[in-house]
Amino acid sequence: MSLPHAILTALLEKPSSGLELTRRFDRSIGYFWPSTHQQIYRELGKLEQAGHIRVLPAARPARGQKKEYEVLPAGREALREWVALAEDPRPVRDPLLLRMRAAAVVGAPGLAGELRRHLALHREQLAEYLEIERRDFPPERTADEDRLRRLVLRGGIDLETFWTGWLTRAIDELDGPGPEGGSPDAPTP
Amino acid sequence: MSLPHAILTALLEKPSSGLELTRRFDRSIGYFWPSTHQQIYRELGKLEQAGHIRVLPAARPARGQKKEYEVLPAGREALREWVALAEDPRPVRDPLLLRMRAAAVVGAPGLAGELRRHLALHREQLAEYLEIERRDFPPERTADEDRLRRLVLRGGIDLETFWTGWLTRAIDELDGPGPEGGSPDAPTP
DNA sequence: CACCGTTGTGCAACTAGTTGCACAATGGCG
DNA sequence: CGCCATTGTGCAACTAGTTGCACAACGGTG
Repeated sequence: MSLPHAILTALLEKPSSGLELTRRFDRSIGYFWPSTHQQIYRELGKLEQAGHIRVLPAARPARGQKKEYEVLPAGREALREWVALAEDPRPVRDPLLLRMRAAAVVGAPGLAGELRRHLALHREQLAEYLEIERRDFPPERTADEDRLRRLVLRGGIDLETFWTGWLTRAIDELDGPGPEGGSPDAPTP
Repeated sequence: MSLPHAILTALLEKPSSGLELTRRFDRSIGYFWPSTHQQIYRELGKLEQAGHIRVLPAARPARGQKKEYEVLPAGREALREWVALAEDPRPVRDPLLLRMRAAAVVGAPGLAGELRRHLALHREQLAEYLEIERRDFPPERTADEDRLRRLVLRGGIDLETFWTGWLTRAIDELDGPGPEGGSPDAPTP
């Protein structure tokens, strides 16, 4: 039940059309709740149906024609209620860790390479977050409502820092001592 | 496409029935790929259909009667192929970060409490992982095939360490300086 | 003007995970 | 013996996310 609330948040920050929303997702909310345009359009329909948002009167409704949405009081209220809810962290679900577990059983040629590839990706993401921090949250100003947004960004940064750290250590250990990849099926000759 | 491979891995470690598998998931593979018994039974059916696993002859097939599965060579091969695949990390999808973002817009009464609740949960999980490390991976022995399993566990530990660290700092900042919760709708009087 | 790339909206089918429930076999207990 | 908790298997319906595609409007270019 997160996507509709992600959309409400984005629309409250700025009324937008479906495509604008999609683009903005790609470089803000989408970092921790990614979504395709198809999904967004579908959800916009449902939100309008539910009376949580409406099309801005300025825009005329025609296929292939821009439709700007804005949040209605009911939508704001729904979002507020959702924020107040207690919700447990969703369980981790990570294929890479799973594959390492499988590699322990059936052998792991090339696993170190895959880890390096992931490391590069996470480093990239980390750099992107740091750039955003530099640009949007310079050390001096700590405007009050920005504090939460800043914390969220910090979360992203810390998360990528965890990954780069762990991957680095894992790679070190894998192609450092002993047989490469730890494969029981292909021990070092 | 991860669940079937998670199951193959578990079955290679030890042939099991559906329910045994479910239980073992809860305290090993399930930490990073949780799954319900319904899902597991369904997947076991598909894997058998595909010729990747089979029912051990010892067990007789009757409703309400235990069925032990073992992995066939084809299944082992399929798992090996999957391990060798390159697969990008799946995008983060975290409702808590999303809610903080929403809180920046509609106000956040009680958010700090929710963060504390999450902190407690993550501390618990961390303790569980550390206990497993203490029990299964004492510092001296580093048996070769265990290296990967140990790294995976390390991943879990580091991940929970990230969460507890970030949450602690977030809580500090939230109810430390300035108005509580950073709510724009309910500024401190 | 005809073509084509871009912007914009959207449907349909599929995949994977969740929730709720049904029901058979077994073994212990009153 | 009849009841019931436990172990064990499984179906059905639902929810959310993914993939593939269709098609309208607009603006520029040959």
